[in-house]
Amino acid sequence: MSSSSNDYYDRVYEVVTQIPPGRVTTYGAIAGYLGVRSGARMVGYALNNTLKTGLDQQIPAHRVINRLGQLSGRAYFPGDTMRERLLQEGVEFMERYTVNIEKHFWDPALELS
DNA sequence: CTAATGACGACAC
DNA sequence: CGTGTCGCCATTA
Repeated sequence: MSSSSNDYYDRVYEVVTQIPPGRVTTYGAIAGYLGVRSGARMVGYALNNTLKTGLDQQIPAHRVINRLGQLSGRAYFPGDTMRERLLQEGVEFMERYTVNIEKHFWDPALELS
C-alpha cells in the first residue's frame, strides 16, 4: 500500500464515483478540481488502478474521457465495454470512439462546487 | 537516486 | 487541421 499518495487515488475515486449516468468528464477537469492542474495523467493512472483492482465495478471509469471526447481508455476495457456502457446511458456519439462531450460534459468544479 | 512511462493538455509549426 | 514537443507528477524499473 502506498502511504504518501494514497490520498490522490482516493480523491480521484471520490470524484469519478459522483459522475451521474449519461454524463462524462475529462481527466483535466478532475485533475483541476483536485488542485493538480496538469496532473491529468495521474487521473488516468489512478483509474487504471481501479480496473486492475476490480474497483471499476464501483467506479464509473468509463465516464472519464479526454478533452476531445475520445474514449482514450477503451483499450483497457474488455471489448467495447466502455463505449457500450456510455451508449446504454444515452450518451451521444459523434464517432465510434468519440462522444458529444459538450452535450454531456459534467464539470466537478461546478457540480460539486 | 536516476531514468522511463503514461486512460492528458496546451502550444508550436 | 494534423503532427510534434514539452510540461506535470506519481509510479515503476
